[in-house]
Amino acid sequence: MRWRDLKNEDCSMARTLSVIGDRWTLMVLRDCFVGVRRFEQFEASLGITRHVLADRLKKLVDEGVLTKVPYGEAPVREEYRLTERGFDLYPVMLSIVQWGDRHMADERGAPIVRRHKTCGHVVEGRMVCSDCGELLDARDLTVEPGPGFAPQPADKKKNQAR
Amino acid sequence: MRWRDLKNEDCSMARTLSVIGDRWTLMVLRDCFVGVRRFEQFEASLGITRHVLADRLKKLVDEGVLTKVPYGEAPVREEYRLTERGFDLYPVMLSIVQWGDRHMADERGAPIVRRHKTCGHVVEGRMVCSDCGELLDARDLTVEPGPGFAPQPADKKKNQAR
DNA sequence: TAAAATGGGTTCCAATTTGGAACTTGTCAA
DNA sequence: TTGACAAGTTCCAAATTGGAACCCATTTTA
Repeated sequence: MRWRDLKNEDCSMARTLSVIGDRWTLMVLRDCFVGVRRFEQFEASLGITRHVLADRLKKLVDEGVLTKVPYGEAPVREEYRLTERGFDLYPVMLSIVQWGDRHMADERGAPIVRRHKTCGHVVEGRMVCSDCGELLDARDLTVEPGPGFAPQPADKKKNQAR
Repeated sequence: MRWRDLKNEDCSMARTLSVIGDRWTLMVLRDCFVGVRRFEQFEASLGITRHVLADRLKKLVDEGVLTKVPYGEAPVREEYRLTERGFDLYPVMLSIVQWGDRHMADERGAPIVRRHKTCGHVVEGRMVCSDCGELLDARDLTVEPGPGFAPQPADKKKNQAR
């Protein structure tokens, strides 16, 4: 199976990874969340090859995660901004960063911390249950088919290969 | 810059992606979280090439995300299990799946839903503030240097290239 | 007025990574 | 004694990435 066929799987993880699971894509999005918007800024910040950057930005625009917004006057240029769909990736970003803070930092601790304007404290994000509000533990969750569950039709696998 | 140099960046996102930001790695971990443990099961479930799978599993073991546990008697074989460090990736998995449920599902909805044993309901995970408990919004957070913040020494970039 | 800079790309080629399939190794069951 | 299993390796071709140079339409700068 080729990697890009992930988008056709009946799995939200696979489908999401077909959008953000590329080398560099999440790093581009990290930059977006700290305010980077222009091609050359991304290039300088990431040290990424220009044509790979162009490819990733285009893909994110195609997927509706970023939009191109015109700026400047005489030579009209365009910059990249998160859409609402892109903004919704924040929990993904935050949970990745927090894992790194906990497991990849040196003995001094996290290189960057986050302060919550609302309460004024340096905080972490916690995953809690939308119903009872308790801290979620993978061991307390069971999975079951949802409304979009599709028992594979006999010949579906073949069609996916397209 | 080459992609594997990400592990040397002073950024928890970059460091974490050097472990899980590979093509296929998060799909391998998805399988781990639903109980897949053996080489051939991963292969069948993912449709991934055997030597890429072997490479990813080895890397995850090297990074302490999975461990090899012996099983079986006469021909002793080994299976792969999540370590505590691996288990801590659950919020990452869940937030990725939830983005897919919201943005990549067809009109019918999520293919899979999760039920919280503790409260009995079909639930979602919500990112809330560890201090005040409010739902976290990226717009309400500011970043600042943390204890592990390192202002780049003049010649650091060169050394990183190693 | 000519030359250089700016921003956002493309194009080209070499080096790495994947994808696909076949081969290996140790042990047991038929 | 031949096959089957599980978990890998090895080999080669195809696709992706890294590095560097080139393009193009303005706008400064010399």
